[in-house]
Amino acid sequence: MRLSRYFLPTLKENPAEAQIASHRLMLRAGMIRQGAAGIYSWLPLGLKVLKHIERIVREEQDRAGAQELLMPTIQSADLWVESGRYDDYGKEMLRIEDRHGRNMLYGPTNEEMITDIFRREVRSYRDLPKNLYHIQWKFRDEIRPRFGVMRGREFLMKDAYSFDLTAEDGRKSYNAMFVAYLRTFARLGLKAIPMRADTGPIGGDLSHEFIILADTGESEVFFHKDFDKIDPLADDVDFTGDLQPIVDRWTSIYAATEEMHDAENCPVESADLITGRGIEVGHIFFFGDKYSKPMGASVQGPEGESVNVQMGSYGIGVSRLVGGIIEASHDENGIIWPEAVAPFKVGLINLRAGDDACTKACDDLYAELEKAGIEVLYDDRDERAGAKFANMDLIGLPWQIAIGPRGLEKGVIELKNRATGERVEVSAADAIQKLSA
RNA sequence: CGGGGAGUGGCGCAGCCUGGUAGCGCAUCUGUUUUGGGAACAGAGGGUCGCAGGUUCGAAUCCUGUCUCCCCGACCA
Repeated sequence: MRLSRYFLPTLKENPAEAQIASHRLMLRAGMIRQGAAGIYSWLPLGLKVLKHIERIVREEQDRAGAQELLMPTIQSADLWVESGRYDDYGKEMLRIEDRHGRNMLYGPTNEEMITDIFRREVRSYRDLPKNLYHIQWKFRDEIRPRFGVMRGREFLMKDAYSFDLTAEDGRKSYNAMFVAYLRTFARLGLKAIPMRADTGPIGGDLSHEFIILADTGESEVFFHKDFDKIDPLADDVDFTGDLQPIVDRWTSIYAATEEMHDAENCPVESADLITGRGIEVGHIFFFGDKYSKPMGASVQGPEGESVNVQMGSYGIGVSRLVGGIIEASHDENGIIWPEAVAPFKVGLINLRAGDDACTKACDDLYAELEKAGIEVLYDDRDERAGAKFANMDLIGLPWQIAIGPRGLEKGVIELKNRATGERVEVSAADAIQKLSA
């Protein structure tokens, strides 16, 4: 993509309304613009990142055996009356009335709707287990939205729902999501730690929060240093096999949020305890028949008896992750994207747009990079070098290539790593080879 | 919802106390000189001063109401 044609409205100064790093940087890098409190438009650069995260989340859900569907954003109030949550949910739920006076709502979550879909179609235990998910916009009318997309009112969430005949089987479904989450966050370039969680309004007796570490995170977390020793991506996971050992390995290491941590009775020696800050990006629950019972979601068991299915639900804050990743990965100059989610892999800078030889060298390399399937943002604008460098640092592409007359005389271009700041002079061919690896 | 703060060209702000018809920096457009880490000079365009009432000869400025946004607290992917 040529920057001269791209819609990328970057800001040199910090907008007054943004306080935290991710919010400031997302506005400055031209990723989002605010529509109303907690509601944002996603501009091209921001949308690209959102889609990349979505893709990784989807791939890991599919790998773990979940199946994607898509439910609407607007729901009928009827189902919520049935589950008893229409009154319980309170003002956080955005209630709407249609032209016929029917009570509707903008879905804050989808337990009721998925349970309804399930109960209409599934009759036999032979159809179990099932795990259905979608990636859809939600709305929760937060009392106080803040921190940009980290706590917006409208947000993109992946929510999966598992259905099993027995609690024991439900535990297996839970484990599959547990492991899928570990893999997902690791692929996003994040260090995520599962922590036993309060089950909150969704209810149930088994629940974990997945917290990513970021210095600017909103809550304090405590965990054993042994988490550094395990890599979720080290082994290939067989999701059809027994995942309990993997789950046990992770849950046996101490980790607690501020609320759950008791400094007096902490089982970890202080030398081994790491204190950090974190952001919740995922939450999984097993809640048995909490919804299947009141809503009559049952199947016929092997003995011909009617059994309420055992359910779990599993959320990942997809849009929140965009902010979360930035919180975990930025410096004073801007964003530092992990390669897996970067909007472009490399930024190509023409240091002297008015120079024919320089422009030709840039155009050629741009064409070759595109041909090699490498996503490149080519700054072909007639701007000064300094402005281009600053802009590239701000939007945080993992690699930068700078081409100028000075280097061309020597037959070299400059390749810079955004994360380390390391700069090397290489030939154009070497740069392509390095970026293709 | 309780407490605090702010709405003035696209962005960041000054002006308000002490009313006299709006200014600075950045950005934008034109031209010239420049060109390897947010250039210089010259010129230009762009503002219902959040909105609605009121006071006044006259309101960005004073009064009343209202809307919106931000920050702190309780809640959440």
